[in-house]
Amino acid sequence: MRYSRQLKEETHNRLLKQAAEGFRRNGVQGTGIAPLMGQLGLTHGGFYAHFGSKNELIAQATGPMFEDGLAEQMFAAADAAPEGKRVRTIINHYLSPQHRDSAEGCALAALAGEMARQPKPVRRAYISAMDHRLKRIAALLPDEDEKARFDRARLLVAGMAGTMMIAKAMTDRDVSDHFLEQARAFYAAAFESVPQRKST
Amino acid sequence: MRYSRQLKEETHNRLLKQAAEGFRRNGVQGTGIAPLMGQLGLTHGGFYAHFGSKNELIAQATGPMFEDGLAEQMFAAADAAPEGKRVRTIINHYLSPQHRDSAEGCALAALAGEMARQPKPVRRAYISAMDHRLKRIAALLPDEDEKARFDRARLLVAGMAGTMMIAKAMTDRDVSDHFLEQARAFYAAAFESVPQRKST
DNA sequence: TGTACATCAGTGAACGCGCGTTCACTGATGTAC
DNA sequence: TGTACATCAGTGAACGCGCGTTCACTGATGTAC
Repeated sequence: MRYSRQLKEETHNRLLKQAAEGFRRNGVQGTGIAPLMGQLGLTHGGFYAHFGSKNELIAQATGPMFEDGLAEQMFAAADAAPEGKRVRTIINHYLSPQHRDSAEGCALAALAGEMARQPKPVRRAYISAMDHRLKRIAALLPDEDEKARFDRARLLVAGMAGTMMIAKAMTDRDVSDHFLEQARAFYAAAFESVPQRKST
Repeated sequence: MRYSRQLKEETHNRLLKQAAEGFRRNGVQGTGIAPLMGQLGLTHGGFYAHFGSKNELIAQATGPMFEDGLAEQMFAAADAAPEGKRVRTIINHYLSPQHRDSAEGCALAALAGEMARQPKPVRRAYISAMDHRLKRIAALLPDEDEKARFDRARLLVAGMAGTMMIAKAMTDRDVSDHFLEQARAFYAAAFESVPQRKST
């Protein structure tokens, strides 16, 4: 039967949100369309009223992928922190044991590896969503001009994502905790202050 | 028919090597047993004469995963470099556009994300193989004691792996090149010298 | 050294399963009159 | 405002395909005599 326009839009958005969660939790390849529709109480056939293909879903879900509860908490904490402590707040939240222990993880730590093997449109959407997220982090960095802040934010986030993936892969909790602690100290030292400019 | 002992061992090793390459190229989930056996000129049924399951193969292939041509080149170049330039040689090789453009990539950049979702025995083998690799890199670092060198090597490698994954995901070649260049400068500055000790 | 027989690496059909996608269909909603 | 009809979100069976794993089998190799 036909459903109201509003309901379709709602379904579409629920689909994007549920897909983003599934991708972060089980990877892109590990998230099937039938189970995904099932989670919304729908059957798989209806999927194609919303997306032309799974790839289209992936590309559209990249935005929601970067938006989750933990990230919002992190930004809220950073905004509430005094100016000199904001970078450290981001680092301490991101490289926390809680983040490591969450089944989802952030879109970078969960999916960056898989993204290298995705078709270009998917990768384009993913990088674009990441850039959007980077701008928020860049605003918290001490560097003088906007371009430099963005570039520094990207270095920081890329390094932290790799660190988190390895912390998640570790089987020994103590080793992983210790590793995260060292990483927090390292990234804080490297990004809390403006780097000295290189003489050419 | 039955084959000689020596042939079985050869087949076993070829299987491990081919699997390691497949995993790096297409991910663990993206590497099937039938195609893998096919690449050795064998049929899929024979697989279970060598491994009890795919998971057993993954665990056993973690060693070979970290050994590839590019890595050997990198270490050879580092060993040939003067003492003060060794860290930089590692960084410049790892974070090079060539590494980014290679379809395989290193075991960290290709598989760290997926590893977080693997069963414990697989993760244990993976981390153990990584640690083995880290020891070689640790030997090139300037820190005074062995433990500190190992920990620093792990921070460096984790950061570079995340950086490489994101460089591989990027669709704009110039942006990716620029990003890698900045990362090389950042990691060289951070790891070429002994970090100043924190006062407690 | 020669013979008889057990072993077992590799074959290829078959297992159940989940995947992404297609398609004829249903029936309430939206629209034209 | 009321009626007739087109639209289309969602259903559920079916498509071909690849997955990991099992299994009866073949026949050269290894071993016991």
